[in-house]
Parts: sequence; C-alpha cells; structure tokens
Amino acid sequence: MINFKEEIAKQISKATNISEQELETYVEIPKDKNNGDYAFPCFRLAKELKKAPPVIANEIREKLILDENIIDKVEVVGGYLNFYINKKLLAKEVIKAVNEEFGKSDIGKGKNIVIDYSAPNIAKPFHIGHLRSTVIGAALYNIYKILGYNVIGINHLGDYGTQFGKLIEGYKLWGNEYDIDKDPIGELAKIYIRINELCKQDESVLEQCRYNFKLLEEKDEYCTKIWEKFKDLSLQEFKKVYDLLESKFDSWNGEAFYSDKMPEVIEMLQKTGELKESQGAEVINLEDSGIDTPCIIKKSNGSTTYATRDLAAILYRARTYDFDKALYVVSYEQTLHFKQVFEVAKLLGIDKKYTDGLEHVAFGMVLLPSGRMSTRAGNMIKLEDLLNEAIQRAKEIIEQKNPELEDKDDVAKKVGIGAVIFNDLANSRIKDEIFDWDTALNFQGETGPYIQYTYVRTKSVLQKAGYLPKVEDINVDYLVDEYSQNILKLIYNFEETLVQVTNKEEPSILSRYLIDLSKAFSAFYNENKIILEDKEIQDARVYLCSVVGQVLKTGTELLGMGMPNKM
RNA sequence: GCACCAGUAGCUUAGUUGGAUAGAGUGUUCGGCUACGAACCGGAAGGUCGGGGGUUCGAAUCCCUCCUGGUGCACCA
Repeated sequence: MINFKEEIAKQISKATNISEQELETYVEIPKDKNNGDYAFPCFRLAKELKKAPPVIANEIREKLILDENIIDKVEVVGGYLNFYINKKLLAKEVIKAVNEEFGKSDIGKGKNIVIDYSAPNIAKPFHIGHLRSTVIGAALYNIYKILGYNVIGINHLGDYGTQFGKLIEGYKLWGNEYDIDKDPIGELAKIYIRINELCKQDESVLEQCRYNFKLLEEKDEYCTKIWEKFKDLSLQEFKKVYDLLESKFDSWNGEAFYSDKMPEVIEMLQKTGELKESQGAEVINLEDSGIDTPCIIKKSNGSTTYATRDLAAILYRARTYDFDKALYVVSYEQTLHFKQVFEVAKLLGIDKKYTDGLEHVAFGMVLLPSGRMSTRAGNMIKLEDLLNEAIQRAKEIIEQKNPELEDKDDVAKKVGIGAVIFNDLANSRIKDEIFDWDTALNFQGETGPYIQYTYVRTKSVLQKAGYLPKVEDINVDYLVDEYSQNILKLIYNFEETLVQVTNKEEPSILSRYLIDLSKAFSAFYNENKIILEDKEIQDARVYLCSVVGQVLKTGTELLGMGMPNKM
C-alpha cells in the first residue's frame, strides 16, 4: 500500500531541504479528524529558522507542490500544516490489499523469536493467574508469526526444584492417606499445603525436602519414580485447559530438561572467576551492575536453583534456535530474577546478539477481591472452572437470543472463552487485575463477544447479499463518506498496529484496534443501508463489509480467540 | 530501609518519538428495532490527569520532590 507519511515527508522535504527521514518522524496523525488525516507541526523548526511557527507553516505551504492524486488539500492552522489525503486513493489501496493473506508480511524474515510462556508448576493447580502468561504469550507468538518471523513457543514447565523435594517428602509421609489417582492435582495440592505447614514448624523437615531434591537431581530411583508420576498426572490435567484454550507449544522442555546441561554452565562461570563462595553457597555478585542481591548458582547443599536452570536454558536456546529475541512472559514478581539471570548470562561468553535479545515481558498479577491467590492457603480459582463457567454463560445467552442456532456448543465455546481471553488481553499487561466473575464474563461493551458479534453481522450481510462483487467493479466514489473512511483508515493501519505490538510486546494494542474497528463498522452499519436498489452503491458497501470481516477475523485469531460465523 | 512498577470520570481504563478542545467502555440518564442481527447505535451528565515544583513555544507524557498502593530484596520458582 502507498505510504502516506512518506509521501508527505517527501513533499515537505522538497520545500525545506530537511531530510525526508527526519521529517517522516515529525508527521503525526491528529487526534481530531477536523484537523486532517496527517499533520506536520512546525514548532520545532521555529528556533532554527528564527520565525514564528505559523509563518513557517505558510511558507512551506506556498512551496509545496502537491500531487492531487495523493493529497486532496493542505490547510494551515496555527503552526500546523494539516494534510487531507485523497479519499478515493485510500479506498482503492485498502480494498486491493485485503484478502486472505492480509496482514502477512516478511518484516521478520530470517529472524528467530523464542517465546517462553505459560509455564505452570507441575503438581499445583492451573489457576486463573496462569491465564495471562498463556494468552499474552500465545498472542505474541501469532503476531510475530504473521509478520514473518520464525517463532518457537516454549512451555518451560515448572517441573523441578525444592517444591518436588517437598512433595516427595509429603508423599512419603502421608501418601496412603490421599487418593492421588482420582484427583491428582487436588490431592497433591493438599499434600503440598500440609508439608509446607510442617516445614514452617520444623526446620529439619525443610532440610529433608531440600535433600530430596538433591537426590532427584542425582537421579535417585525412588524420587525419580515419584516425580515422573506427578508429572504425568499433572500434564493430563493441564491438557484439559490447553485444549479449551487451543494452546499449542513447539517445545515442552521444562526445567528438568536442563538438569544435565547445568554442569557446563557452572564450569563456564567458574572459569570467569566470578563464581564466589558465600555462606556455603556459590554465587555471582552483581553489585557492580546495580543489583544488590547476588545470584545463587549452587545452594549450600550442592543442588542447583531456578537461576542455574534458566542460564542453561539461555545457552541451549542460543545454540538450538539462534534467537534474535528471547521473550519471557512471566509475572513482574520475577523482575529481579530475570535481571540477575540476564546479567549473569553476559558471563557465558555467548554472542552479544543473544544477551541483547533477552527480554522479560512482565505482566501484572491477578488478585482476588480478598487479596492474593495462594495455593497454600487454598484460596484460588481454577482456570478450568472459569472457562467452563464462561462457556455455560455464553450458552445461556445463546438460548435466550438465538435458540435456533446450530452448533450451539461450538459457538458457546468460542464466545465464552473468547470473552475470557479478550478480557485478559484488553488492558496493558503491566496492570494488576482484580478478578471479578462479572467483568471476566461480560459480553457487552468493549469485549471479545462485541468483536465477534460485529464479525457475525458482516457475515450475515454478505449472506443476505448472496454474492461478493469483484474488486475491479467497485466504484470508490461510494466509499468517501465519513463512516467508510473511518473504517478504511483503520484497516490501512493494521500492519502498523501489529508492528507496534511487537515493538512493545503489548498485545493490548491489537485488542484496542479491533474494538475501534468494530465500533467504526457498527456506526457505519447503523447509518447506512447496505443491501439496496442501487447496485453500484451496494457493491461498494458489500465489499467493504467483507473487507472488515476479514480483518476482524484475522485480528481476533491472532489474539488466540475463535471466531464464530453465527452466534 | 533499599530498588522497581503503578496512580487519568463513581468503577475499568486509552492516550504514538512531548503537540491542537484528555478519548472509550461501564454505571446513571434520555432517545432509536415494519433496515441487512438491539450481544447494537446516537445524545446528556461526569476530569484540579495523586499533590507540589521545574524544563519547554507547548507536559497526562521529560526532570526533581512528596503522598498513596503494589511487588521484590540468598539458598521457593
């Protein structure tokens, strides 16, 4: 598609002798449509030219040689030059560009992106707090992919560490009191809570738990056997949730996968001479980098830590995937951990490209109105329960609004789960979220179902029309009204929106965009009759409908939501 | 105590590299289905952008300071 910003910068460049690249960064999109489609503020030139901004604006305006096929008109308002683009050109460009392939790009060609997301802890319930990492990671995955990047999605399962030493200890003590095969995670969670209580009361039990983990690392037969059992049972439970969310991962290599890859890391760190003994443990001091807390590589009993495993993972991923970016979609509670690990990674002697590519994509916590969720305290909401409730509520609304609908179950799943996913992706990821059933399962206003509903209406119109006109038959004269233009401008910005998502690792930018597009279409839909006597007008509007539908569907699926054809 | 993050309408929030009159949704309120889906659309009311300084032609945005909330701070992950 034509690049309007670039065209405008080119024109101003000719009139001012300032480089086109510099000018392009100054060109902005006015908030108020009454100020044109693009604007060039002259204020920053005032100092240099020693003239008042309005004077500069007028001078530039006089020197501008406009291509009427691209720019309709330019107005000087105060210190601004306001550009109005050629409406028909915009319509032509957008209509030509949108097809099934729309949004696909080769911006990321040849670049590898590793995304580490979801990563629930084995033997603990998969609760609503795990949703954010799962859906943010999945959305980023899809968006990088459509932009042409080679993406590797990794579920870095929490399947290792002292928590297993605790579970093994609890199982050893009271295993026969619990029916683990019947409700694996529920029963294991009870054991986990109980052993934690005991650890608090009796330090020697905690020591024993740590020792169990050391045994596990040393491939002790009994510990390994129990650990494998817990892991298998947990994965079966997790799959239920992943099936509902339709989550896919390219790799399920969890922490345990790196157990045999840590000695190399430790050896590398020893060679640097930075690995120091401190209070019986082996640590890397990071005070020089402004991090007060040292990074523990080896505990005093000789076993490894989360950080050691993450370092082994960085080394492995650099070698295996040659990543340009490695994203960690993990709660902001772990900010310090990643700061430490990324800093220590610089000692591994890997290419700067890799250490520069490490990025913690932090997100806020999901809190209950009563405060934090805690597996130990038992106050949490299981994700599976939320998703099933969402489907149930969607079904009730379908029964009420559209009882004749076919595939009710499938639609209820798409709408219900879509609402939950969208709710989690709608706000900036860094913000905390106080969980509320009615908010998470709201289907009205700025929600996932609103976007789905808008799409369904485009489909419905197309069905009523019974045909799709050919692009070359569209008369763009009928797409220059305010409502059509609003839609076209948004669609014009689709790829730019996706790029912004990857620049900020912020899927909510796409969520907002889809809301804006849905609103623009709803307004258009309410103001204009689409099926009507005049065939030429109808063709143009029907085609616009189809274009909107395609973008809504593509965008919604990028967020990891399903899109129903009817609802 | 130190560090990091957040603070925008009753509630949930958007706000591009500083730019024109700070936008939405929700709730309240008024109006719109003999138009292709009302899970929708349109209008009204609602703001000292946490407070105070500063930089700038221009600050929600940058700097300083204070307040409030959250998170983290060595053998959990």
